[in-house]
Amino acid sequence: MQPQISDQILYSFLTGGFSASSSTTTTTTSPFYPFAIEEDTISQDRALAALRNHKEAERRRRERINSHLNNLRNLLSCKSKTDKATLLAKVVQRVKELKQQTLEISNETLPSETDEINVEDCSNDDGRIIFKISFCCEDRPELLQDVVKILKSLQMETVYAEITTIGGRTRNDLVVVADIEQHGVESVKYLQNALKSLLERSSQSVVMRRGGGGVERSKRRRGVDHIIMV
Amino acid sequence: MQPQISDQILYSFLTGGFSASSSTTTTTTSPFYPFAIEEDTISQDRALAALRNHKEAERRRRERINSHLNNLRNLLSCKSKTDKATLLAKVVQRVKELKQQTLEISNETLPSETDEINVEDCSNDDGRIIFKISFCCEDRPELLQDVVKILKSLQMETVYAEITTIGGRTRNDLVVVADIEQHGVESVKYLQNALKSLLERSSQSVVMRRGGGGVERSKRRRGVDHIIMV
DNA sequence: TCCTACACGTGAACC
DNA sequence: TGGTTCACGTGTAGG
Repeated sequence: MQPQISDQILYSFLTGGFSASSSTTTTTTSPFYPFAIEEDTISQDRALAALRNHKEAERRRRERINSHLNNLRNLLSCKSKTDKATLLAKVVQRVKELKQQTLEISNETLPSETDEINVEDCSNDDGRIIFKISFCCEDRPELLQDVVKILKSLQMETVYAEITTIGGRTRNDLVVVADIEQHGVESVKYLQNALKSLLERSSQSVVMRRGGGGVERSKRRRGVDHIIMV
Repeated sequence: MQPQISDQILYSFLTGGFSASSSTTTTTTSPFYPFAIEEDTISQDRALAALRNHKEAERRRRERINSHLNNLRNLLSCKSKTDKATLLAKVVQRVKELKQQTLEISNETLPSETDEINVEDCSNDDGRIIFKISFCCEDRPELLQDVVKILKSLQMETVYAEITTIGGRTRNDLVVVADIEQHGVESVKYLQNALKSLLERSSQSVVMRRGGGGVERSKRRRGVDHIIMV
């Protein structure tokens, strides 16, 4: 049932016993012993040395691991008393959070591959209508002016705008406000339709540019432009 | 030097030996033994049970820790072979990176408490001057219009703008371009001076508002506005 | 007294 | 073979 115990005892007698009489003395006091015994002491000596190496290597390994754990304790500003399992659980949670965070930042700021329009009514009841507009499309120089024209024609004021352009595509997040007297529930539809035609114009201009036309603007299509305006 | 070895042997004989004859049988076969011996077997029984509990608790603890480590392996998409120390080192590095990242995001997007202006010449040699403008100041409704006026008067075009407003303070990051023919090295100075007077106007308007004047705009001072425009 | 968490030394498996 | 990593059971300290 527990065979390792007897082995362990035997082993302890063998190594532990000889360890008590010090491995350095065995070789110096052994010349008068028969050859077989001397060989034994030598092999035991080696085994003992191996065991000592093993022991110390294992200690170093533990130290390495624990030092990393302490680093994590500091990074998460945990008390030094928090036990390993709980600490690691917190680390797992933290890494998940941070990964999620950066993922969200990417999703919320980078243009999507497909054209998209989203208009959300975020009005509160203070007499103003608030729309959060978000759309992704091919970039073109006149895009912003066209957006401004649309909003002006609808008598909407931009209070926040975030525009990110990368690889020829652009993402625009706008917050616009309007007086409630000049707008009804149908304003969202107007806005969406206007933006839809805007995006179609962008697509067409891309087709034209890629078909054969000018190569100008190619410089602006490198890297990331990220612009915020009120 | 190694006192624990002899103890260990003794302990192994005591617990291991009796464990071989099964703890369940000792109580049933012991009624004919003297009282003292029976008490011994009972206490040994208990010690044995304690040892078993201890052993299993330790196993559960190891499982808990290792399960968290495996979670981390998956989160960092490490191979299952990566050893604990290396894995933890990578975790430490990753957490540091992510912390740094979020810190930078905060520093680069949130308005500072003090008014600041920074104009950086990022021109490349393609016939256009490029300025990266960044300034933090008190927010006011006309601020953007004033900025636009300044840039227009200097015949500069905004190609990127990122504006974040929180707690009544605003941070503006702009990238503006201008033709090299219309501008010399002194343009930076013009720009800086114009922005400086802009910020002074913002400060004055705040003093006025806070002194006694209108309470309007108080709603806009809650939460975060983050706007990007091209 | 029991429970919990840790460090330790050791056997085993893998290069 | 030696070096390295892991799991295991145990001793031990603190609650």
